[in-house]
Amino acid sequence: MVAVRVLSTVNVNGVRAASTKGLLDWLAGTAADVVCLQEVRARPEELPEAFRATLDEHGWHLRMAPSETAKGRNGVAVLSRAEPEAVRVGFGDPATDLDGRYLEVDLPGGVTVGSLYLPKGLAGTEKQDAKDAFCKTFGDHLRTAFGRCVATGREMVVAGDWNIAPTELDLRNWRGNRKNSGFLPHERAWYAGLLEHGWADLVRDQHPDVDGPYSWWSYRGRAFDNDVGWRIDHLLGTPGVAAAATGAAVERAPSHDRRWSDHAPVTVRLGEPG
Amino acid sequence: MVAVRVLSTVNVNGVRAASTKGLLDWLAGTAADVVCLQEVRARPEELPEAFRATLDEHGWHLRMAPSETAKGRNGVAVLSRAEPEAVRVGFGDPATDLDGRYLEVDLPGGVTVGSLYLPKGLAGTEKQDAKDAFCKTFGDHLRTAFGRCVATGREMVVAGDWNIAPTELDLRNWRGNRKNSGFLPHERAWYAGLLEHGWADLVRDQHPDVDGPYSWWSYRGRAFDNDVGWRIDHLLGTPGVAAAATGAAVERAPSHDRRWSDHAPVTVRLGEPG
DNA sequence: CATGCCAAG
DNA sequence: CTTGTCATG
Repeated sequence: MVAVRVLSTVNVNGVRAASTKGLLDWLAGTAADVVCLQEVRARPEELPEAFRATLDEHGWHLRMAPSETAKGRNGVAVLSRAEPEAVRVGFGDPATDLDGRYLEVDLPGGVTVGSLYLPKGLAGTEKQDAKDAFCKTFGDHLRTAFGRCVATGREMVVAGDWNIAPTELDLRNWRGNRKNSGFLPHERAWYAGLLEHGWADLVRDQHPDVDGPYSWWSYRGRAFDNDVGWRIDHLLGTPGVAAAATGAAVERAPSHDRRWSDHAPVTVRLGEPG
Repeated sequence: MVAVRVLSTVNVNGVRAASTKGLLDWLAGTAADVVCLQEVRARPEELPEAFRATLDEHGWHLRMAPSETAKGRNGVAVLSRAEPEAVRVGFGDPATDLDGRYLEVDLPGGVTVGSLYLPKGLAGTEKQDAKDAFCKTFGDHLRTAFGRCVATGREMVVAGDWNIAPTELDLRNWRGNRKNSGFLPHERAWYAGLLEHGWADLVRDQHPDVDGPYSWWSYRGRAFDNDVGWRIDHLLGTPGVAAAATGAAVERAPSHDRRWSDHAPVTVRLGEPG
């Protein structure tokens, strides 16, 4: 039994733009108790008034970690119905803690939720090196956190845009992407290592042996219409969370068939419906 | 008698944006024989397909002088029902000829039309120096051209965004703008000198002793709704043109009450209506 | 093909 | 406040 029933994660690709296109309707209508946001791309004082109003009206608490290093970039947040008991920005990595890529909140009932925006890479460049370095230190954090959860009986979910498609099931054209960042062998191995360590991929566990469900489609071409997507938005959970999971879904067109981001919300249910 | 009957000028503030907002409807509906455009902000190959289609459908010839020095900036053009007999980019000033600020076409029937986008200044800065320098050399060109028209019997109209409000009648808050570029004493003196030389302000001649009609309103605040505008878009004509002028108007909301630029089209009629 | 930044208007 | 650029995704 976990104190949170429904968790969602979505990369909004700019909360200001998304708020004009349907994010607010989605926030008003979702049954989630916790929503992790990525690519907020705004400081607290830059949030649209209508966004703040929607949060107030629907009883959301907002905690955010904007980028302090590049304005209008990155930025993660956690919305929760319950007020967080503790908030941590970053994961103790001086190289990335101020980049708006990770935020962790402790919620009432012994659940910790992390919102992650893992760097995008470009194979063979310094950007890939930075992504790999992030994975290394973040992997250390995840292992430490996992051990602490096991020791204390706490449960934890790390949700966000991982920028990694873990297997051939997780992107439409895997053959053509074997040399592209997001599907590089060492990236998949890193992700697989997390699962071997005990973390559960809550969406894949609910949908084994099927293509997708994808959560990101390029804005270019007709990628969305043709469902040429990638499953790169993941919720990883501790064993207690995994045991409680009873459903997972991607909302391809989240708000009255309108798209308001190049990513779609990914939602996991814990416990029985109702 | 002049071979052109209706001339318009309008600063479109980006032909790509304007084409999505109502410029095309206006072009399809206008009775003008010649339209001078400023701030086209596109190279020929960047023109929207729908813009080109509208020109084709309604029998417009297009001649343009994009900026070769800063992409996405400036750019003037002339649309004419008749095919131009000659086209000249710039006015023989190496400092500005490639900036997309002046284009001159000779039309059948002995009429020359110039489309002008005079630089915007900022009082007390190098930008003002550049504007003043442009005025000096452009003034020389206008005097030379005027003399040639007188000598040959040719008529001429120079239409565009002059970025100068000539008198206290030509902007809403003239007292507060005496130290601002566009209403500086030496700019007004320069403009007055053109009229003394024989050029006619075709719009002011049709509407003497009244405030406005303004042709530009800032996008900031509620300038348009409150008609806090400037008359900075002018058509200057040779005496034969001035004698033929029978009407002038600014189309505040040019296309079904929609605005598609911060400037409005300014139109002059030569000869009797019909 | 979107985002927000920026310089420019 | 809006344009088009640019770097980024």
